Amino acid sequence: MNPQALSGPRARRKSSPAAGKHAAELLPLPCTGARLRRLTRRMTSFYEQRLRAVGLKLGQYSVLVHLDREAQTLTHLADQLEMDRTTLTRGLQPLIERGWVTEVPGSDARQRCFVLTAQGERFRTEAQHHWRDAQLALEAHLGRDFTANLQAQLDQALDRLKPALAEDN
Amino acid sequence: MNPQALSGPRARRKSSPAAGKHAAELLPLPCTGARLRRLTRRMTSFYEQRLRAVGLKLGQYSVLVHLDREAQTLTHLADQLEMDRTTLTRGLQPLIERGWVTEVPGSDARQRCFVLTAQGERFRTEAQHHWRDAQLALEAHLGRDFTANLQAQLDQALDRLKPALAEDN
DNA sequence: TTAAATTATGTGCATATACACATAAATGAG
DNA sequence: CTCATTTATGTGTATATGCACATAATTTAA
Repeated sequence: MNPQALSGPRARRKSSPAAGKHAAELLPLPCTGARLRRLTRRMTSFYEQRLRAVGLKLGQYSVLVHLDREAQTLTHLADQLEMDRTTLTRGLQPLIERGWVTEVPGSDARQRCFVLTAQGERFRTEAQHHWRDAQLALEAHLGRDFTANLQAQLDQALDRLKPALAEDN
Repeated sequence: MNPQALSGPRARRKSSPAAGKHAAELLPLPCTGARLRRLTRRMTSFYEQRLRAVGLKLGQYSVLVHLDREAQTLTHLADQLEMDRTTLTRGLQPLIERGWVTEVPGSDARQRCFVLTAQGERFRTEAQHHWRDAQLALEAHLGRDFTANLQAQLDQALDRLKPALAEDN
């Protein structure tokens, strides 16, 4: 096994006689980022099993839910979704092609403004039913309280991680 | 705001007089998957700020740490990393091109077996220092206990989510 | 007003993710 | 041995992710 293997319980060097007394507090946990990514893969897969009925990826669903009949600029949407602007640029394409979203002119010629079409609005409602099934299935599977706790942890982590990126940039 | 907006506190319809008494337990939480993905984006960014010094993405680092001087097949590696086999196929390419990983012949002509090169081993050690800095910075930023708790939650979620996917497939 | 700075966006690139489909090698049944 | 099955893998396609760089429109400073 590798020293910093990412799975399994805490990897602890077998205590050598001369090992410093302060070692414990310096040893890092296993890679939090890797676990998070791993869980995200599984979780995404869980939702997408249910969203497949409406031909949506989870990311597309998220975008759809943030859209409206009110025009929103690309950057505004990206901020709401907290995703990279350029990711969203490309992510909107399939939604536009399928007729759920359309571009409308804005006051500022630089901006691209997007709205949900009437068809898109109907579709979003349908998609929400499937999302809801997925979410409830997840809560049933993990346990409602567990899920709520997990959410709370994720939210706290999001809170604490936001300033970090803003600060030292 | 959209009914199922993914951010902010629990969206609760303003209680209309005739609203059913059982509504509470049927309302799903906000989208757990979306939050997880959001946190993953930020967390990945956090690590990659530190890994940039060695030119690694977090995913590449994860792969590197699971490699060895002992040959491992693609599928075995994918299982260890719990990632899609085809994702790993492409993810190994840059590591091979940079001379950190090499393919060795296996007994079974179908298999592709991979090992860390000597150079790769040295590099992995260097990369681990940077990963360690990132991990400790994360723990310092989120709080050590908070991070440990988060890990525990993630691990539990991984545990509970694994059977689900195995079962109904 | 005009040039500089800012803002909103696009594009190229590299990677990550996973499904559907295709193929080759090994295995097992007969 | 031979054919069906299983196993290990690759490729095509679609999406997700974000950095670096480029451009156009707006705003601001002089």
